[in-house]
Amino acid sequence: MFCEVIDIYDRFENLNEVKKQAIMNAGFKIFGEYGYSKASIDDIVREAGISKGSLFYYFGSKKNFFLYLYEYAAALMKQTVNGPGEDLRTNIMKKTDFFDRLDEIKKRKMKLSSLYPHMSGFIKKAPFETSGDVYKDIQMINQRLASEQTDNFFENLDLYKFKEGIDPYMVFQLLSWCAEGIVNHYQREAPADGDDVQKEIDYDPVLSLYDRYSAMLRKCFYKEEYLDKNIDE
Amino acid sequence: MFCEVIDIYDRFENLNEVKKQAIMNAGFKIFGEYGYSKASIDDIVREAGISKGSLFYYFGSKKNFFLYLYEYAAALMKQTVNGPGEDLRTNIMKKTDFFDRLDEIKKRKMKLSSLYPHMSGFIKKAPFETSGDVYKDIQMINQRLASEQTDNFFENLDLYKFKEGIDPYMVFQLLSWCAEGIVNHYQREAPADGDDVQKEIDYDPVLSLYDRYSAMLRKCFYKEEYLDKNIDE
DNA sequence: TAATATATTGACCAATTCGGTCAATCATGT
DNA sequence: ACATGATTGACCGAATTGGTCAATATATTA
Repeated sequence: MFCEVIDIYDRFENLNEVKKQAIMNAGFKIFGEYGYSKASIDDIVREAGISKGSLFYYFGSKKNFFLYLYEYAAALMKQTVNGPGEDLRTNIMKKTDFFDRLDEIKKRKMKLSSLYPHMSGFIKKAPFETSGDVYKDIQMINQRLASEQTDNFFENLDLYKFKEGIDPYMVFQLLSWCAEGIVNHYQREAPADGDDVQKEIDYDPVLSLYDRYSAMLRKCFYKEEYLDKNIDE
Repeated sequence: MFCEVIDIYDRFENLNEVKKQAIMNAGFKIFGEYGYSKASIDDIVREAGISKGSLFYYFGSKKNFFLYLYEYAAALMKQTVNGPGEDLRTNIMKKTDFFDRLDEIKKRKMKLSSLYPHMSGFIKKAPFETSGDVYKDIQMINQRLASEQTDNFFENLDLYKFKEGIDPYMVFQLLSWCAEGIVNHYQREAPADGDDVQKEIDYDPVLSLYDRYSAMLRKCFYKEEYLDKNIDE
């Protein structure tokens, strides 16, 4: 029961993946850059390379499209952190080393932002959208998302490895800002969308740069006796 | 000669400081949030608490106002980094300790962003403005600013204090992201503009939080022998 | 106080842009 | 040839745009 209620957006979801991603990325980009009220459908369809009629054919209204993107991004974000990793066995909460666990999360998020380059910008703004058109809906979604929130990062972590006087939460913050800064940096590098080929940022340099920062902090913040980990540089 | 050419904006500059700041902050906020083309004059004057006629009386056009803000912000930013400090004797380039010099710069910038909370967001976006209306002007200003650029941070710095294998440039980046993150965090805290009192963020907690991060990094990245500095926590 | 000059306002303007519609076309499989 | 659904972009009324200006409020000078 109540199963087919979800699929109001069949028309969109039956499209091929490249087209879907192009449309969603266009939405993430324009909504993320200008916010709901200032983002125009014309901008979005131009960016996505489709006609205005199509977008309304898929979603019916600007509001529906925005909310669809928000739900989608939130779900994908949650799954990225909580779900299994690439080899389907990596459960993040099984890792009890601070850096191992944090690196895994950051890397997953960074990979995600290579597939949807403007999604992180979108989900950072969307929850605070004030436009009367979507305000209440956003709040309801936020409430549901908050209630679904389960495990926190610091649960069951080997914090004794840190030197005296090092606050793990500060290290957590530092590496969060770091990951964000790196992604932003590489996204500015990527020039205008050439021709038709999706100019994807290859995230290898992104990940390895993050690794350098993470390794630097681990080396200096951990007690000597816990530095037996492989150092590949 | 050519002296009074500058003062086209007498009408604005003769206003009292509070009003000027309110108007500029409104511009920084709206332009910074939406970009030139999507920022509307109506939004700005509503935010500033003045009438639309006044703004055109001061600046003549949207374009003029935008460019005025950009020039002002760039000049203020430059002066903040290069100029003397609060006690008029602190020349940044005289400090040869990495953290001393960096902390001084970051603190100055953080204080500035308590006076103009949305200026940093504005100057981050403005140089890349693509709107045809202001594109060429922005580029010209950028060119001039680049040519005026003089001293770089790493000149004449005691980098030997760092432990082997620590890249000072990475530390520089890390603390830049850190300062930015802290300011962003405290700016979200500040709620809607209550009544008429300018809700200024008191930057003491901001600065002291930055200090904690800076101190943590210094303690772990410097060789033991250079840690004789006072540790106030 | 009266007179002059300047500051400030918001209703108003033409032009553009907005979200949304829809008849017409295209694509595909039968 | 036919039918079905996908796609388009010209088009709509409504809202918003940057900018104007006659009217009013305030400050300055006499």
